Amino acid sequence: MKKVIAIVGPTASGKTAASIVLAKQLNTQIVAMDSMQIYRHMNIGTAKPTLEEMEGIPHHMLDVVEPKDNYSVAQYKSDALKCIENTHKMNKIPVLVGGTGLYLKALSTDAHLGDTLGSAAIRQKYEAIALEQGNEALHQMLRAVDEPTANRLHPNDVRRVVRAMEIYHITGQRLSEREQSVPQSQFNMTVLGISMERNALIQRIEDRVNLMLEQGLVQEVQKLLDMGVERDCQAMQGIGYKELIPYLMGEQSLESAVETIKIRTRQYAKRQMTWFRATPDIQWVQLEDINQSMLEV
RNA sequence: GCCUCGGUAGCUCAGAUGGUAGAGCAGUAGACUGAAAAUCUACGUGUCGGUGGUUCGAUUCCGCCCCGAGGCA
Repeated sequence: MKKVIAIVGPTASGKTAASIVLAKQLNTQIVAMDSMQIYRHMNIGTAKPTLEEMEGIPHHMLDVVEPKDNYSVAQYKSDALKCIENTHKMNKIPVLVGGTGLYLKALSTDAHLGDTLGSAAIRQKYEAIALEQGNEALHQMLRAVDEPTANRLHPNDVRRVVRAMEIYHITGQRLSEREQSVPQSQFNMTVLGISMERNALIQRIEDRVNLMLEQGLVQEVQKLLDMGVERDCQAMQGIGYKELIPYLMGEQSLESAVETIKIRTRQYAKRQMTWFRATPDIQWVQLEDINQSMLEV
C-alpha cells in the first residue's frame, strides 16, 4: 500500500507550518484538506500559506475554484486523489494537511461518498416538504424507506434527512446499507494530530484573528463583495467573512464583528476536536514535539 | 442634598397581584457518508445588591444602607 502522511488538528494549532517542515524533510509535496482554502481570492481569512511560507514546497488543492462556485466533498475527493496519485508517481510520500475532518474521512475510508450526484430539483422537493409539512413529516418519510438512518438522524437535522431521501430517490439505495460496506483505506496512512491545551489554543486564535485584521481581512471581504460574490454563497459562510459583512453594510461595529469572529473560531475549533477525537488511529502530539514525531514517521 | 429609574445565571434581559425563578447569547459534551469554517442535538442552583421588619412563608411588600444611570437644586 502506498504511504500517506496527514497532519490534522483544530484551527490555529500550527498545522501549516508543521506540514512545511515535514514536507521539506521528506522532499515531497503537500495536499491541503481545507474546505475554504479551496477558494481563490480568499487568502487572509482562510490562513492560506503564502508563497513565501511555502518555501518552495508544491501545494495542491489550494485555489481550485472561484468563490461563487459550489464545491463538495465528492469533488474534493476526486481532485485530491489525483494529486496524491501524482505525488506517488514521483516516488514521494504526500503530506495531507488541514482541519476539514470530512475531507480526511473521504480520502481515507469512504468508497461510496461521491457516488451519487446531487440534484437540486430533488433536494428542493424534500426541503419544501420539511418547510410545508414540518421536519417530523419528512423524517417519517425517511423512516418509511430507511429506518436505521432515520433512527440515527434527528428530525431537525433537515439537511441530512434531505440528503438521505435524495440518495434513496435517485439510486433506490438506503444510506444505511452503503454505510455497512465501508472499505479500509487504500493507503497506508499515518495521521498526526496536533493537540494543544485549551487556553493556549484560545490565545493562538485571539492572536491569529488580530493578525488577519492587520493583514487586511476587511479589505479582502470588501473585494469579494465588489467581485459580486453573494453573501449567501458557500464561500461566504467561512468564518471571518460572513461576520464582517454586517460591518461593511453598516449594520454592526467592527469591534463587535471581530469579537464574533473570535467566538465563532473557538466554537469551530471545538467542533473540530469533537470530530478528530472520534476519528480512529490518530497519533496525538504536542505542537512542541511535532518535529520529533515527524522524524519517526 | 432631594427625586426618579435600575441592581436577577459569565453577558443582555424577562418574571412572579408573596409559596425560593427563566429566555437568548456565551460555555460544556456529542453527532456528522456530495453544503462540513456548514448543519444538527443535549445540558440552566443563581446568597434574585446588603441588612432589618411585616408574614406560616419575602427574591417579590415596607424601612435603612451600598452601587450604577438620569433629573432637580
